[in-house]
Amino acid sequence: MLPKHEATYALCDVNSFYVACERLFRPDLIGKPVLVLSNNDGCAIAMCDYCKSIGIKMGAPYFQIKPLIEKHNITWFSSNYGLYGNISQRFNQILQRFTDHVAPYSVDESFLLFQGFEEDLIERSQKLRKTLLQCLSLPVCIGLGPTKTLAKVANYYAKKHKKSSTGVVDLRNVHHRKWALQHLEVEDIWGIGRRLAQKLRFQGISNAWQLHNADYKTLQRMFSVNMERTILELRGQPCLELNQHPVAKQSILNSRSFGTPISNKADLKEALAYHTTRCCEKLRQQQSLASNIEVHLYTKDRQQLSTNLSLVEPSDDTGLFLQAVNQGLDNIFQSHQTYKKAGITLYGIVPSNGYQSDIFNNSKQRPELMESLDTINSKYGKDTIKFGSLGFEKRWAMRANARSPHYTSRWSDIIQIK
DNA sequence: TCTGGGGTCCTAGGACCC
DNA sequence: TCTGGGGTCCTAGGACCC
Repeated sequence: MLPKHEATYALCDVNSFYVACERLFRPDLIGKPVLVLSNNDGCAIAMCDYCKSIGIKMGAPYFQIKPLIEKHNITWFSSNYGLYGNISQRFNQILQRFTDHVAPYSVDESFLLFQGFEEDLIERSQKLRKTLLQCLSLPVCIGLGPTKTLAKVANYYAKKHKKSSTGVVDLRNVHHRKWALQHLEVEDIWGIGRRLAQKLRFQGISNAWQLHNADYKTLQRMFSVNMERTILELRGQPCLELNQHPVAKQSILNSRSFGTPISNKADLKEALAYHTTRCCEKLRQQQSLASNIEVHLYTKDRQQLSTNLSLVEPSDDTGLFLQAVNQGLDNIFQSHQTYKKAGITLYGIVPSNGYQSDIFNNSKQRPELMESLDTINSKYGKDTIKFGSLGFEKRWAMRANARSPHYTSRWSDIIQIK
């Protein structure tokens, strides 16, 4: 019997999230095979169970699986991140009805902390599943445990045995936990990737129970403090906090492969202006300023060219960054090359409130202009107002041959009922 | 021909300082 | 001519996550 007010972590994870989002507005696809491709329609990143069952692997390139897609009459989509982000927000709003402590972890999963509830937590989790299914048609699995790592383990089993587990697995009980850890391969533990798993196996540790029993001080010296934390968490000792309030990012990156490789400098300039615009939007959204910007180009023969520029003082003004980027492009552009991808990273990030601007710095910051830009674009759609250097032709744009409409973020795409 | 994009954290090693 | 030890900061690279 557990003490009634013991804190319990839950990991709530949507099954095939992108597929669920696509089906939400296409009920005709419920029960039919659906697959979602990465940016540029490059490879498979989400699929329903049927697609998995016929042997399509996560990350498989489109051209390889095309015959299977056609043979099995699979409906496929280009990724529509605007839609997925929007559904993700609604998902978290519903989670907040069930506890005050919700920490989004990624677009399709969140950690919850249950503390002080009289109600049985398995029942509470089942109610949560039912609500998500009713309100958003999102099927989820939930794992319960005394630490985040154990909640992850529980979730792994809930997903693996969707039918018999009825979507919720509880690992608060130490006996259940022992069995679960004994049957979990070491690389299936959260935080242990391929490389670490290989090294652990070399040490004779091949399942989670063996890691649970290992000497954490020794492994901390051999690997890192993260390994020590993982071991303690497997033992039920919390080392990782909930992180309810997302902290400002320390670097902001935007990059894309081109639909077709380009060698024209003007096209590169446009693409970089686009990425700069997106980065600065994210920067302002988290109320930060950045002082450094890195421009990267990737050539067709996999060379990476990059250059790093500093502003006179931290800023969030898209115009100032655009000037720096143009100079950066001049520094690294090679006219004989063909490029397949370009990107921008901002760093040297500080909070915008309380930043003391240098009164002798005469570079023009225009906070009012940026604010108006953001307000108008959030109301009327991305790039309604934009800097001229973004251009109009987008010869560099990525492939997205089967993107679903922007059902939740574009007036013209709202579903009409006749 | 065609294989994504966006992050975090940790460690080792070099530069530099006292 | 000889030359210790401790500390900080920065960066690159590796590992992980989704």
